[in-house]
Amino acid sequence: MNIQFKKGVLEICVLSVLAHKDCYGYELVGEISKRIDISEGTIYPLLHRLKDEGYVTTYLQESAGGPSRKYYRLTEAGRNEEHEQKEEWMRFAASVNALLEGKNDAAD
Amino acid sequence: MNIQFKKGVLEICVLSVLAHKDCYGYELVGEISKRIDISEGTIYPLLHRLKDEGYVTTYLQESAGGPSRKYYRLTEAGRNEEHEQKEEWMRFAASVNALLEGKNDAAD
DNA sequence: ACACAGTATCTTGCAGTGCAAGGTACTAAC
DNA sequence: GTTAGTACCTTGCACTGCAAGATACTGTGT
Repeated sequence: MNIQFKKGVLEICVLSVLAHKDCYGYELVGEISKRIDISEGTIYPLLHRLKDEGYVTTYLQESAGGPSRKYYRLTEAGRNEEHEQKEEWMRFAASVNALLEGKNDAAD
Repeated sequence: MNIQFKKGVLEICVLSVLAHKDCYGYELVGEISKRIDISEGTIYPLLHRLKDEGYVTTYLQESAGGPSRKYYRLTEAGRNEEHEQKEEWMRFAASVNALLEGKNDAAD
């Protein structure tokens, strides 16, 4: 898969998954990997960015067969950001599709 | 507009416009800017990459009111690449949309 | 006891790409 | 001769995904 396509899109993907349920990092990789190839080295720095920006909070929870899990939960700011980025993605994807289909008129 | 969204997408946008007609760089900026904000500092290095990779050839043509224009024309390899990248984009966009809509089953 | 696989977190350094900023040069208009 | 528009190009920065590796806990097999 084209790596470049993912740039910036993974952030809204993570926000979107977290909008449905709290997740820990390892789980997020699994969820998103169903659709888009992604590695752990990408998710963890991204989650730390989101925390620094105030879009998520974290809490620890013990796990049955392994080390403790750090869950990530969207904040109010995170939900707003999720909403805005989702709309921006939709607009962007529509623009690209229009270009690829050769529609010259920017009106539609 | 989110800069990161554009990564890798501009290449297929350029290929797609060139698939419809030959263009010179300055013209491409205008065509694509109707849909997606883009600057000259992005287009020229990208066009040189495409030429290095053998996806386009160039020819000069005089202009009425200004310097000569360097037109870019897709090669056969360029047309194949355009086709493949277009399909990859479609698949990718569908995957992202499915993720954002919270569809958990990777089957669709 | 020991090795190994699976789970789970994290960091470092590299690579690709868009862009701001700047430079060059031609023509036309004022 | 100065400005605006067209047209080309380069340099260095910023952002982000990823490979690779480090750490550590649990359970299974030998």
